[in-house]
Amino acid sequence: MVPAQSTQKSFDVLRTLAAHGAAGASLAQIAGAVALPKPTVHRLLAAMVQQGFALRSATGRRYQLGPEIYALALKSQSTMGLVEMWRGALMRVAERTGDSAFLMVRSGYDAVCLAKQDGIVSVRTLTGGIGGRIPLGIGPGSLAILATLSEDESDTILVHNDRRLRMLVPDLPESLPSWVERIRIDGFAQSGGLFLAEVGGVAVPVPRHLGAPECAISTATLASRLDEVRVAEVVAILKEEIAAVVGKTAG
Amino acid sequence: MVPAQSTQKSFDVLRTLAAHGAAGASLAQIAGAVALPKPTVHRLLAAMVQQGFALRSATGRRYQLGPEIYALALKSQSTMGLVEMWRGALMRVAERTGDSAFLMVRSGYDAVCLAKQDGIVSVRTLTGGIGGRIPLGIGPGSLAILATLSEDESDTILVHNDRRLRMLVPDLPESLPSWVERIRIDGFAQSGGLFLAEVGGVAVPVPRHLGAPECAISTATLASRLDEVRVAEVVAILKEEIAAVVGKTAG
DNA sequence: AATTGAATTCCATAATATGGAACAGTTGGA
DNA sequence: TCCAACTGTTCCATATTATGGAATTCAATT
Repeated sequence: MVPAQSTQKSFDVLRTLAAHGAAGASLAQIAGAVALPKPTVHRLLAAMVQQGFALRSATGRRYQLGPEIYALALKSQSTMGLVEMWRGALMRVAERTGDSAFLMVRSGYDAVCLAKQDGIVSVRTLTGGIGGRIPLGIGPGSLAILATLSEDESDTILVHNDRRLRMLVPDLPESLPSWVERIRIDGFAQSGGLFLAEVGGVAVPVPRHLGAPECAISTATLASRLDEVRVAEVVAILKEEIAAVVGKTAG
Repeated sequence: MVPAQSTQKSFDVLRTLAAHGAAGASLAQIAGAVALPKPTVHRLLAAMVQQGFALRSATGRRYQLGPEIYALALKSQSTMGLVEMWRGALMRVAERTGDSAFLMVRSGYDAVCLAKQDGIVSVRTLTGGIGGRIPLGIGPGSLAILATLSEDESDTILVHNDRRLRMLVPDLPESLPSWVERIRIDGFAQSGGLFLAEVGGVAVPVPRHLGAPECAISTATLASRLDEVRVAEVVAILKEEIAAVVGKTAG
């Protein structure tokens, strides 16, 4: 049994609002996105507007995220600390590799991009920049995060995400779990060119850290730049920069 | 009847987590703060952790805000835009008055501080800096926001907040509604020295703007600096800077 | 004025949340 | 090492809340 279902529904609505950004979304769009009947979503939105978690446009026909989310985030010191902690590493990675560097962190069943630093080249990625998200299971950062989890946990997540992943990538390989296992052994993940053919990237998981959410540092660049030799180079750089940050923190 | 009650409960829990910041809060503390039995809160927290809205410490005995909140906030373009829009005005107000300047915005039944710019003096305020909040009904910024609302709406809010306000200020005057009405006429609010005797401030409401949440610009300084003449000066500066921003936007 | 599509309200029903009580796990003191 | 006190966790019969199909209202478009 899934607990707190109505809570989950509100959270889904929030994510839908976030996905629609500045343009906002209509009641019908939101209801469609979260697969719930309109009256139900209407009720949830009413409560969310009242609480400041959602805003309605003057016409009343579009909803977007309300100020409460932002206000709470300002108090989210652990996450802001994480971003702060990795900013320098991202800058150095971008500098040294010339590619874009990302801080990816697990949030529920997704990986989200908390920070990004462009290098010389900037490519359109799966995740789509700061605040972007992708189900755990596809993309190098996302796979690297799975590799930081126990086998049990990552398998559970992959099962849970199966439907969503297949929506994004129809010909998803069956062997994702063993792929993740491979990453645990190798210590890095590499994009399989499954989704965007021209774009490639690598990621290195950040060693689990007391209480902090699971995260990874990843890069994205043109696939053509990423031959075997270069992958090894970039991975080495990532490992170096991660070690520097972890060492500094652990003291 | 209040709709979506369980949703509201999760939101209350989120706010409690935010209030406890980096130190986090225990299950018992949270349950106490939201006035719900432990099993109920436990269930909500479990769901929130799973979804990334909350984090548990390694020991499992402390909860804090999860990365999801931050990730959503990164997509909260309307609010980030608001902060962006007013940053310059805050800087000029702080510069010209020497006091601290605040962007306060309505979020549900509270006023929250989205941005702050210190002047020469920095005083401890009711709200407590960026991300801080206070129930609508006390403090100049908060009162100014009420004045942007219809009389009906502000009265409803005052009734709703009555208990919370009396907790903060035992000798709350009965005449708050007429006080708000006064602010509507005068075009500014002034701290009544109700709460922190040594601290004073003024606020000017921002004219209602299509779809944007209700907000106000306020200042805080030592009460001793705030005689009648000075209040008029500061109010004039606030009105000027607000007009400049509104003109630029509407223009 | 008529038509379409969206938003909103209603309310009997179904499903979920509730929370007291019992249990388990942890901490700190003797 | 054991015990006491406290915090967190699980259980489950009950009560409360959410649900969503259908009907209605509202707004925009032709």
